[in-house]
Amino acid sequence: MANSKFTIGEVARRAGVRTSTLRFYEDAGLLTPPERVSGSRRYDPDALRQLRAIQMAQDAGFTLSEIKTLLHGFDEGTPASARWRELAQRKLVEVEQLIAKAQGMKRLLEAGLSCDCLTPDECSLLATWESTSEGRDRVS
Amino acid sequence: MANSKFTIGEVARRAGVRTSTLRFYEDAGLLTPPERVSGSRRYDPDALRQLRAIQMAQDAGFTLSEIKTLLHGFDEGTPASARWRELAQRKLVEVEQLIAKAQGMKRLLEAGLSCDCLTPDECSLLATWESTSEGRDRVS
DNA sequence: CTACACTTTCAAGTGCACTTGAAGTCAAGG
DNA sequence: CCTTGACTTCAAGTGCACTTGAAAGTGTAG
Repeated sequence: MANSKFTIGEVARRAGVRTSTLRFYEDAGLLTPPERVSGSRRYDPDALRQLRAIQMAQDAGFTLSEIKTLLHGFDEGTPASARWRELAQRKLVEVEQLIAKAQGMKRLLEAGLSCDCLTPDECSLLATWESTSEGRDRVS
Repeated sequence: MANSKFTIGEVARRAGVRTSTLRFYEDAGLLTPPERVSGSRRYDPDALRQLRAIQMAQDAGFTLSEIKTLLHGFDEGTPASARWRELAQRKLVEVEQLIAKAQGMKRLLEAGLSCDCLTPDECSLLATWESTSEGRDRVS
């Protein structure tokens, strides 16, 4: 029954991360510092949910510092939900650009695979690419 | 008419990169060291095409060291085209995974934007995400 | 008692793709 | 002659997300 608290190792195992990652997240202010039992961290199940939220946000493309802002960036006047929507909107645009770029990569690779002339530098791909992609800008 | 050679600054401007990037690429073995005129680099137009090839490969998702391998990884027994195809095949898989992941991010963000409960930690999104995404593995 | 697994801290290292800074060289223009 | 601007080298710094290592402490089993 019990209140079931976990050691850092257990949390790490359950979440599929390393213990060092958990300490790192704590230092970074992403994870609320857990209770201590003679020095050692004792996490309660909430920490697991907290961690999953972080992972979800990461999967959604947020950086750790953005996630930190999302988690407790209240103290800045704007309500949390407004911050979240704003960040999410910007991320959505970025993600859409990423998808477009990745699809470009895919086309390029497929084209390259059905062509033998990449090595000699002189290839129709270069022309194609120059006309479509044009500008220099790294997305991810 | 002339043979039109460019200084590092001109090449940088034309290619939309910094001069430091060009020196970095040269050090990294991606760009063949150009002619020198009293110390200064003089690039011929080929360098520009070489650079565009690098940029294209980067756009296709290759890392600089992979590009280096592609450019002159001949000296290893396997013919260049075989190496290229092998790398391209692997990259294609990676790119497809990236697209899938990015589309996941997009869905997640869109879901988040049409929902008010992310901040309170308790959100249906968490459940949805857990069932769909499941495992922990960073793609890009 | 001792071995062992697990924990703690803090500093430094990793990989990628560059960027920045310091200190110096060189040709052209006023 | 002197400044200006573009060039040179080399070392170190940046940002992200962690990881690794050293040295020490804790708790349980045999």
